[in-house]
Amino acid sequence: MQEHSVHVQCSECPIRHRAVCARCETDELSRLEQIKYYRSFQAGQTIIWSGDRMEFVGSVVTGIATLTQTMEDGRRQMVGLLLPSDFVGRPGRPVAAFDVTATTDLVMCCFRKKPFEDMMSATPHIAQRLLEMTLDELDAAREWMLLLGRKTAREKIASLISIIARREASLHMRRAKGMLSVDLPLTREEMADYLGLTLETVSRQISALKKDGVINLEGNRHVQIPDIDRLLEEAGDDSDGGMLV
Amino acid sequence: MQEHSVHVQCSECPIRHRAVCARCETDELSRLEQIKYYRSFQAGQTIIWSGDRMEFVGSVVTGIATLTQTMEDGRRQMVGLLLPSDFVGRPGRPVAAFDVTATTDLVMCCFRKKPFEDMMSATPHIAQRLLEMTLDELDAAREWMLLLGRKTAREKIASLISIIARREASLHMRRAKGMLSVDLPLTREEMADYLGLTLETVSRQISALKKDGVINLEGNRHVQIPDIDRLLEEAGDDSDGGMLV
DNA sequence: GACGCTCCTTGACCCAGATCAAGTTACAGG
DNA sequence: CCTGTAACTTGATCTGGGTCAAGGAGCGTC
Repeated sequence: MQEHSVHVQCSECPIRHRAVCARCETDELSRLEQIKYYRSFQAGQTIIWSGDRMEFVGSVVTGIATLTQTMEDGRRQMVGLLLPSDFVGRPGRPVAAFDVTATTDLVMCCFRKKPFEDMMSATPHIAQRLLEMTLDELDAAREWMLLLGRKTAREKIASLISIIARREASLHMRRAKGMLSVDLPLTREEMADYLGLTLETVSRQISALKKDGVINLEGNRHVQIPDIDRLLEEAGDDSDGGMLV
Repeated sequence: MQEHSVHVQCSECPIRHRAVCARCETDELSRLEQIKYYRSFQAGQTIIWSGDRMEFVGSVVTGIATLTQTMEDGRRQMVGLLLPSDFVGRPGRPVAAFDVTATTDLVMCCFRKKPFEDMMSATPHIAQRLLEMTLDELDAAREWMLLLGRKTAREKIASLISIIARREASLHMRRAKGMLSVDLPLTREEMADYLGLTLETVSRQISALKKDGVINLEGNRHVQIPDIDRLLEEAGDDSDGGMLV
């Protein structure tokens, strides 16, 4: 269960996405093919409300979704960012624990929960693969706890940008004239909700990082990173390890 | 895989602890018995350092352990609190992601990693049970992210006390003259590290909650809760749901 | 090209919680 | 019983980031 690929190529998905261990092969894949279907969501649309019955699991194919919690008085905290290939849903859980919202137009590849769970019982590798993915998410959540509890606003912004850069880089290595560049997929307010800040502070810290030459801005959303090590240093991460997300 | 008990009774453990699905019964249990062993740790002793090779998994039998991260400049954030019955370790991961420290004298029931993983492969229910537990931990971590990112110091303290009360209550329902009472298993500094505060702020907020009659203090560590609903209200939790940990 | 959006920036001021600095318990060991 | 030390409390002051407020920039629509 170690080094083989963990991505499956859906017959229709434009990208490979990880949902099932690839070693379990054709038989399993064909069964998955039979029960899968696609759903599209518009930017801003809520996919599931916290507490709602959730009758499917799936993974993001294109677009960005977020996991958020809201207190009665409106304070919001984003607790997860779902990029293409990320899995959504909790096998064995009837209801959703958090709001899931599409922040861009979004396509998901879904499996009805019951058949997926049946297949999970029949195919041990799936549970093991899901366990592995859930452990990754747990590590990421715990890294985020350090950020939320102990980092300064500037470090939080630098961390967010470097994490998005890392995720983007792993998908489609993109460099312009030797400079790493990233599109921020979130508004300032969404970044604030992710980082436990206000949107004004996010804006101010981004301006400060720009003034100090740590990043370049091209429009509001497009960031160039002249020196990734400098950015990581600003993020306060020890060495270059950690920070999975 | 749904409603059956998920606790196993070790032959020596004073309490039942959850590590394996009980439905998988005698055969599996006896195999587990063969590979399990016990380890004791003194209060303050570090069980594993982040990045260390980790050659066992296990669960807490008695005592309290914590999961923490530290930045180079010494800022610390606790990312998990391990009470009796909690599982430690990541099947499939060679190294520990966080420091694990015994905050009280501690006994753990351990399994060497290799045989445990072998058994996991051979017994599908184990992976499913671990997945379930990991999903619980992930939900708890995400609840904690809301606390760290958005709650006030007073709400954080109230949340921590109510969570510890809930955990204690589920183990050994303890009430003195109709009043719920809890021992805080952590120093003020450890609470601060858990809540993303300083120890001074923790102390001040505990004093404030006492002055306002939300809690009573008997010594430094023993807390009485005259009105659990009042406490939950102070914690800012919607209704009485959520907050697993 | 002017309107009406939503998103973003910047300034002025304020306050919750951090920091610095004394004390005060609580309790273990001699 | 005294003494030392770790844990805790409380006060005084400072400050990072929140709050309130006023624009600006980009962009789709008529």
